[in-house]
Amino acid sequence: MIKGIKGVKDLLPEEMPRWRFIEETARRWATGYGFQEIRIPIFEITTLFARSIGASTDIVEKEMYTFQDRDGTSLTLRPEGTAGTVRAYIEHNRSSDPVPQKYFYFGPMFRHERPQAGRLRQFHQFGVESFGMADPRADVEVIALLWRILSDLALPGLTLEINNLGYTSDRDAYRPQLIAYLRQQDVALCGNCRRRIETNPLRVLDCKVPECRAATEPAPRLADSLSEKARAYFTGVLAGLDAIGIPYHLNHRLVRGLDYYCLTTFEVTTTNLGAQNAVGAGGRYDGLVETLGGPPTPAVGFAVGLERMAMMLPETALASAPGAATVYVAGFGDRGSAAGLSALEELRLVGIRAVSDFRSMTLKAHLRQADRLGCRFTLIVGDDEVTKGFGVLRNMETKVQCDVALPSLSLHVLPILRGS
RNA sequence: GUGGGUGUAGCUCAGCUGGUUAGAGCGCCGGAUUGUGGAUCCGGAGGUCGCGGGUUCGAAACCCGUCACUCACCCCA
Repeated sequence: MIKGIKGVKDLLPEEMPRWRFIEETARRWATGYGFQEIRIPIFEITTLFARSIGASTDIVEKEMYTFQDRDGTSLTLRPEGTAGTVRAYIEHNRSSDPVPQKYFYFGPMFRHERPQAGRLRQFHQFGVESFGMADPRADVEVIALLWRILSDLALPGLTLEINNLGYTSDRDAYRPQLIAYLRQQDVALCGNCRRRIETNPLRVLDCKVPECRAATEPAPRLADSLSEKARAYFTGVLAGLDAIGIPYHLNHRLVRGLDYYCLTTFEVTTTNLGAQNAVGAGGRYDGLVETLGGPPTPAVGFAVGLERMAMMLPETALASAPGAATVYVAGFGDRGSAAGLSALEELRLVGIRAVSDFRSMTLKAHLRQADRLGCRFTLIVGDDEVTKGFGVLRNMETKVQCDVALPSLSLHVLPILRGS
């Protein structure tokens, strides 16, 4: 038996109502906030991701699905959506359009990690990117959108954490202080963090190992090294969140795994997801567009994991299941089967949802199917009905039956369906 | 990449210290009702016991290997 790839899941029909509900909620809110949908490729030139996400990040170092095109070009299945969106923004000269550009997207992302609860190799994200506004209100807008979507879905146990990473120059000033401190604490840190002192010292602050947390508690704080401008910006963001009633927690340890973030970073976590507690996250990335060859363009965005939202979505949040097929056509016997097929098509042509089970040879079997499928009506067409020229339309709930002329069938069925 | 757990029917799972034809519930198909569904009763189909090797008179069970799934570390959505 050929099986699916590890960490890649099928979404079966039973799960679709929940997914549709999530997607429609996200799309509705995003549209309401003035974002426009964009669809970009799921694979790109490898260097796009290496340059934007950061060469020394885990994603680029060991999690990308990279392969060679036939001409030898290195291509990669996208591990996240921002890089491609920025590429498209630059490539189509979007910056020359007058208004701020705000996009949202849905789609699969790919990371070669060991699967576990809430973590897959192909997973799906909804994300937004807001280009062109270096104003705290743009950050607030994006965070508000994220919070409103998650709240509207009634996802339980949510916390919004937020931090200020400052400008690149702020981090450059801070990094030597932190490294100096971490070197003193060397022995108290886990092996991973000891390595990170050189590669990515800020990440040490975000380590979950208790010993590392304790060791870094007295460490110099990035907040103390921030420039006045960065502080003022962050104050503006927090004031905006306060003004529109978005609850947040400051977390000075919050460091995101992608290199392009600056100033505002945020993450929404939950207590209901097992070990993977992040539902969505994002931040400001003012330098990225320029890094990828575009004009200097401030930008801010976020992404949420659809699987993680789906896992948390309470059953009660789901609207009632979409209506089942309304008319079951029970055609049986030599002539009845043939007439049934015609009747089925005729109903469908006028927009009536109609189904049948072609295996069923007896009326009893047909009615059982109709019942199981939750059909409200069954059209009975056996040989007798064909002879008379009238089918029997049975209301499955009331058991009331009436004859309907088989020629011009839909004309007779439609009023009965409307009247029920 | 590193650990732990689990693999028996379509699904959820029994199966004792190894013992002869491997079970249940649900689901599926059919019958009771030769053209009228849901309930009930009766019957039926469906299994290389994850795979390979070993121990044994005998293995679903014990041993070794392997694969898959899963949870966790790491990291992240």
